[in-house]
Parts: sequence; structure tokens; C-alpha cells
Amino acid sequence: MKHRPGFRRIYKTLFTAYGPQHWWPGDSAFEIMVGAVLTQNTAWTNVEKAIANLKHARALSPESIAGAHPRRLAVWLKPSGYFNIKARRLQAMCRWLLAQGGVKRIARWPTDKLRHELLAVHGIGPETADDILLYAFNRPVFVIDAYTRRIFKRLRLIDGDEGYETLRHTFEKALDPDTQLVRLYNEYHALIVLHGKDVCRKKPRCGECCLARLCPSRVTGL
DNA sequence: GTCCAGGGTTCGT
DNA sequence: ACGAACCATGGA
Repeated sequence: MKHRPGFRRIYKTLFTAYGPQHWWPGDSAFEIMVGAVLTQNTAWTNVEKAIANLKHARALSPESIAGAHPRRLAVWLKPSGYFNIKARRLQAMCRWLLAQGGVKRIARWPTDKLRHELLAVHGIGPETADDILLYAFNRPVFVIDAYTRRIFKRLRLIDGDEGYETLRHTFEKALDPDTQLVRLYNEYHALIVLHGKDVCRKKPRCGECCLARLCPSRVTGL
């Protein structure tokens, strides 16, 4: 594949501009898994409210969620939107978790097996699986999302219409090897999301953002 | 009032 | 193998 020196440079530029983000907010691997499902197409501020509801009800555990009445679970999830769908997805994930013997058990699986099994769970697609792998289990998996496509398309480093896996491998090959891959992927994705929502949408002109000199099209927004 | 957020499933072509 | 409808709250 063609050499792409831009990927590391863009990371350094974003890191310099915004500093370390220390994702994912959450007190446990399980909480991160729950957050990954709840944040699907949803603002994180709304997800925090739903997680707070679960905590206050002492329901933030695989057993509680799996055993809860879907109706009551939906009430707790209401602030995060799609509450009926997400109630079902969380229960699917929790029942799967319990069937495997819990978080501690699957934490010892090799990354490719863990990823394959996660993708087989109802409600967990490629991005949610990779969020979980990277942020809950500290595996070196690069997360691709809509912001990643937008920003790197404008930077002319990708076409934008590649499949998820193709894009993921592009990023992973461009950034490997590294002494702390997990740390790099962790910060990179967080910085992409931060830059995407705080700059690209509000101020689409690249001349106004930290990536100005690296952006051929001069537009990083939509 | 309109737009869209840290997507995935399902069902048409 | 793609495209579109669907889900639903809250902040800008």
C-alpha cells in the first residue's frame, strides 16, 4: 500500500491542539460496554443521564439489566433515546455476558475471538464492538466513525466510501508499529470525535481550525 | 421550528 | 452487495 505519512502528523496536530482526552469515561469495563451501546447515534450528555438512572436504581450490572422488565429498563434509558431498542440491545448483551461467565472471563479471550463474538450479539455492530474492544478491554483496534470518514475524506487521505474493515485496516497499518498502540488509538479516536463536533460542524472552514495547513480542500465540515 | 448526536437492524432493490 | 426507513430524546 501507498505510504501515508499524514496519519501520524494529523494525530500530533490534534493532540497538540486539544491535549489528552483520557477516554472512555466510566468506572468499569461493564459500564463502558453499556455506554457504547447507549451512545449509538446519540449525544453523550444524554447517555450520562441514562447511566445515572441505572446507577441510582442500582441496576448497573449484567444481572440487573438482564433480569429487569423491559418496560422498566426502558424508563431508565429514556433520556438516551431509542429506549425500546436499546433496552433490548442491552439485555441481549448482558445475557450473552452472563452466558460466557462474565466480564472477567471474556477479558481473557484473544482480540480476534472477542471481536467476532461481540459482532454476533444483537445490537453490537462494527463501531460499537471496536469501542468496547479499545476502551473497555484495551485492545489495539482503531475505531472508525462518521467523523473519521468526514475529516479524512476532506484531508484527501481516504475516498470516504470504503467499507468499515478496509478503513480500519488503513488506519491500523498507517499507525503501526508503535510502542503504545492502545494509547495512540484511544487518544486518536477521542480527538477525532472532539474535533469533529467542536470544530468541523460549527466552523466548517479549515482555515479556522488546527488542521488548516493539512487540508487540501480547505473544508473539513460537511 | 429544524437539525443531529461518540449506529444498528431490517427490509427493499 | 447496497440504500433507505426506522428508532426517539435533548441541546444548539
